[in-house]
Amino acid sequence: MVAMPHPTPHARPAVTRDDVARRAGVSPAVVSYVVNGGPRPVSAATEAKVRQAVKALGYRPNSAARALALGSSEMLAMIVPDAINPFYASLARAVENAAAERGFTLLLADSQDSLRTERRLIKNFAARRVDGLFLSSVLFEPDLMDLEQADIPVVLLNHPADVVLKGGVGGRGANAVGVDFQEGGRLAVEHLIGHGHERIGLVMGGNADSELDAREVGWQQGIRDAGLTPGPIIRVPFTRQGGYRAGQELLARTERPTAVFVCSDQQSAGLLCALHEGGLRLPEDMAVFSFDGAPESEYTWPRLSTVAQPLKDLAQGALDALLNPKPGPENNTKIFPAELILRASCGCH
Amino acid sequence: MVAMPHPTPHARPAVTRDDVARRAGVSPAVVSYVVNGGPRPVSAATEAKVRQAVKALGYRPNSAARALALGSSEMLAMIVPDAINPFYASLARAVENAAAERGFTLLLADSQDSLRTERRLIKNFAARRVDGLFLSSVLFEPDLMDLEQADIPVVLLNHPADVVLKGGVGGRGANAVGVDFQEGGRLAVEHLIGHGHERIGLVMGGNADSELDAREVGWQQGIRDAGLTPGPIIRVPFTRQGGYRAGQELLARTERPTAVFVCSDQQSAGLLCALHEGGLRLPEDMAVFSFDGAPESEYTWPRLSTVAQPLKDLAQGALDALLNPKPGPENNTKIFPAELILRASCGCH
DNA sequence: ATGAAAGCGCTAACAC
DNA sequence: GTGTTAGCGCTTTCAT
Repeated sequence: MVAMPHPTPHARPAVTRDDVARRAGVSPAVVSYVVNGGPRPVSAATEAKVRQAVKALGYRPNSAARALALGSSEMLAMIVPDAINPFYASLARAVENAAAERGFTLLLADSQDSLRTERRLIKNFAARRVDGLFLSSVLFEPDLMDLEQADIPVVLLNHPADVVLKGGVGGRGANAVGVDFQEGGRLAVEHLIGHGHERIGLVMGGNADSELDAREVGWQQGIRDAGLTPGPIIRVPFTRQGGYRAGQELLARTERPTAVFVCSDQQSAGLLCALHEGGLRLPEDMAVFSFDGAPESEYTWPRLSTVAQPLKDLAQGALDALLNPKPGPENNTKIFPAELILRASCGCH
Repeated sequence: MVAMPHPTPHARPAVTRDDVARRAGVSPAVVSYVVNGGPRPVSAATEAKVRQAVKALGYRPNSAARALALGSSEMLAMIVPDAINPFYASLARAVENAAAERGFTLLLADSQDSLRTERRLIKNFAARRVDGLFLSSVLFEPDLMDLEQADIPVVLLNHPADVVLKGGVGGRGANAVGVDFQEGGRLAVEHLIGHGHERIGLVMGGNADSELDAREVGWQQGIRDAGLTPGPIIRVPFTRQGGYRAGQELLARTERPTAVFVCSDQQSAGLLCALHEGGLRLPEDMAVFSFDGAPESEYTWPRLSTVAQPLKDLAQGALDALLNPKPGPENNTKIFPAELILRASCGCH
């Protein structure tokens, strides 16, 4: 059981709208009109008086009261599976900026790759009546019940499953915004093949029984298209730690691939470390193509070539999907193209 | 000017406490008593009826209403200067977990190293009547006016200036929690000296006119204590990019130090990249001691030796300082010791 | 153009 | 043990 917070009633009582009204010699309603710029017009003289009283008293509207009256908290929420991952942190920043432009405060939360935490956060946000939620879920089929009950719109952000992006999730089908993982994977592999590689491995997250990640499909497709046979697949968690283990496994193999496509920049960081420790020269002994385009990919050694996700587009698209949902049931998915960033780890430069 | 959000009144009206009361055949107050576990006792039979109604209707209390009645939002806020920096992301996670244990929701915001954004966020949080704020400010003297006016307690988290930590900020002196930057710097330098280095440079953030960072003081102290003369000081932003530039500067020098103390892991990442590109062998040609203990420091090449900040202690200490402030004016600062993590970049292993 | 007043959903003091 | 009710501070309709 969780201890309840100890509400500290504020000693110095806050300045309320009525105080302002009194001081300005007008009615409380007028103060609202001035502060909100509507819905009724106010004479210039009155407005000036009010503004002055506001400033003199240091009045700031109580947003709990506003939320209660309005039925809207003017807050959007976002849940990411790992806020320490610079990619998600960057994505969150992009979304926050987009939201701020529209006057919304973004509540950022970190499910820490835990289903239980994700559930707790969703319940919490539902209770707080956020106006919408961006969800990068841990799960292929996240539990959206609480949100549906509270009638809170959701946008699935960057969901790895192609299935979901194409179908929709939950009863009424959530909106989804993502990037074309499959094409991104394909392009990366195609590029590696262009460097002359014929045996290309894959470092992937999750484990075999979960649904197919589109990046894996793209990897396979790129290889098949070139008439080659797929290299080894190594499944490790989407962490630096996981990537490190993948690197060790790669080193231990007898028939080592000459290149790998790694499905996240974090894994790549760990992988590079392991490969260096194994004495490999990079990219000569092993070329690496990464995925995400997180800021950390720019200053690794060697610098990572990576499939960059267009964060701004993603953020704008997600906000748009949340605020102006398309009526049709099928139109609710947006997929943006990924873009290759060519640096040293693949053999360029 | 910022566009106002378009409040979307929810089509499906939410289930309220009165609905539950009606359904359970009790009074609204009793529903509160059950849901909140008080303040008045309720018979077991009634409680069962209420719980059932709650479940049947899918009732969740409206926290805006609760906040209004209570005068407390049960939210704490935290502002970090750069949420993409894994160190701050880790710190935020530690704080979030500590807050969740006590029943608070943490609102995490990212000032993106911008004074204007920091101000906007503070105003926003003040308006939302958060119950407290953790602030890792961009500034040496952050503007706490709005918070004082709203009577919201603040804890300065990890403020770089020793001055502030010792003195207190703002009118009534904010609480501050941090780690002993000076001693951390001294220990790092001492360790490098133990490896035989006699010419040790410093990569520091900010520029000369800002107040002295305690890490710099510690670096100097360590060098002086050993009877050596300080190596070059390079001032670049606290970013990977900045570290990269520092590395380039180091490469360009004629009398290059044999070791550097770098004041953040992010800078170290960039620095390593530049040094590799310059053809240096690490740590043989240049030893590096870093600062922060962020997760990224573990998988760089070579792995970074670093001064780790005790995140859990910091988080617990900050929460404690916020929730149970000490009465005295001088007791409001807590400083935790830093700890060395020895890996390869300093010459160990 | 301005004022009065009815909620928004909840908490908790007060009555029974 | 349970019901009644007066706010919490704001938005907005309706009257003036």
